[in-house]
Amino acid sequence: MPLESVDISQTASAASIIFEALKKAIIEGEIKEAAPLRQDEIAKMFNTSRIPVREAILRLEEHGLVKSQRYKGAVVSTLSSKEASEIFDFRAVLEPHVIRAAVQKMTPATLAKARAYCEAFYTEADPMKWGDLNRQFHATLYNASGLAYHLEAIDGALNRIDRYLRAQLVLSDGMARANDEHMQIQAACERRDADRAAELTERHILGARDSLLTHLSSIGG
Amino acid sequence: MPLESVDISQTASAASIIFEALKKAIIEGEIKEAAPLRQDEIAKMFNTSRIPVREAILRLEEHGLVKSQRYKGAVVSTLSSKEASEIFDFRAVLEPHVIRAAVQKMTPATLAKARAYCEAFYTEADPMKWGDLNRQFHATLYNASGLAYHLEAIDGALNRIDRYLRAQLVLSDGMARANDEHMQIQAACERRDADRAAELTERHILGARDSLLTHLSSIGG
DNA sequence: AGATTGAATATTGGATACAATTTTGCTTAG
DNA sequence: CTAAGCAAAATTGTATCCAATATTCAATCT
Repeated sequence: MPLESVDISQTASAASIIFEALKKAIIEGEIKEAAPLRQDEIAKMFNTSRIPVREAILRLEEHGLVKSQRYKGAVVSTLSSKEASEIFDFRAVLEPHVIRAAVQKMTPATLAKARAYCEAFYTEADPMKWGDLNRQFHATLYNASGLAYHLEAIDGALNRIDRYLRAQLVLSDGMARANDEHMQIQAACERRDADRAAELTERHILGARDSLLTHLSSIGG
Repeated sequence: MPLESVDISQTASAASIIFEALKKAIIEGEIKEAAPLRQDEIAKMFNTSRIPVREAILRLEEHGLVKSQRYKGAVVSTLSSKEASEIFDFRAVLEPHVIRAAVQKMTPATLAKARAYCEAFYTEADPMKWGDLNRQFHATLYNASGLAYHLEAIDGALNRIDRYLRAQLVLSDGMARANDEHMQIQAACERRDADRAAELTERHILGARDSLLTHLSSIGG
């Protein structure tokens, strides 16, 4: 009998571990905008030298999550409301295209998984988890497209505005409206109505953008 | 009298210099697909240690230009025709959107500069320069949009398929057709016909994609 | 001959040490 | 008391060295 082929997923490099940890912390806003990233400090947190820390920070910079100046170090990137708005527009161009391509390829398993995330989003009480469930719902549908490059671009865009998305969800009726729209998108996918799914997706994104922008300007952005 | 504000562009770090050099070499195909990047070898070329080389390679990896495995090193990313096709589609979604937004904002200077690139593209005899002139023509028009995030995404996509674009231009009538289409796009922008400019841009991209794909399949891709 | 093992070599990942530059904080002249 | 200037500390960028892993290749066995 053949031996169990144990998938020894070779332990990731220290640099990768630090990169993922910092990325998560920045995306979720645990490290605030404009906060400096001190190499020594981070190295001590992970019990490593500064070398892997530097590599992690470089990778973050290529993703636009931090901005660094020679001999001055890296700070978490800030995002003006204008820049955030442009990223919403970027998504509003790409995501309808992707879901249109995805609808024909969604399997029953895809739709079941998306429905599960949709319902989890609806029933989840903890606002901290809304952001993840929201992204997982959309990603499940988009993944069916098989458009890896598009998906990566969308993911990068979402990472840049993740904290704004979370903020938007907890606004007055942000969560309720998002949930309504999710259910409509899910329904359109289930009846294989690609045009409608694309239209709803575009409105979903542009609506979130407008809701966020009016809020930001009302509080003195 | 105020001192001449000499823009002391502080000398870039070694890592940045190496990054830019490798990026250019990979994009232009000087380093071929799947070729390994040996840290020691590159370090000697630039008379540095391996540290800045590693940082440069990491940045390349974040841009998808190389793929590296732990303890095995980095190789130049390969691109299947399917992946290349997806990137053309990605551009075909974004670029029409960007030029539509740009048309209203193009100044006479913008249009003059674009026209100059367009004509230079037409008159240039050296095929090695066609790729750059092509990109500069389009970039000049797109820049007027002010959509920095979109422009960056388009630039990244172009970098991934740059060598395929060059190959497509030197195909039978690739150059002639590209030139025709450029002149039409330029004309549409000058009469501020955003819809037409967007339509032409989409066709320009999808036409190049199809031309390339039929060529690749004909030579046994 | 072909496959297998194991040492030697090559290559990458990370730690430590040093150089270049910025930032801080004290001192002092006005 | 404030501003300028300089020394000290802090911080980043790079070089050198060691550790971990992969690759090569000769020796051996079937």
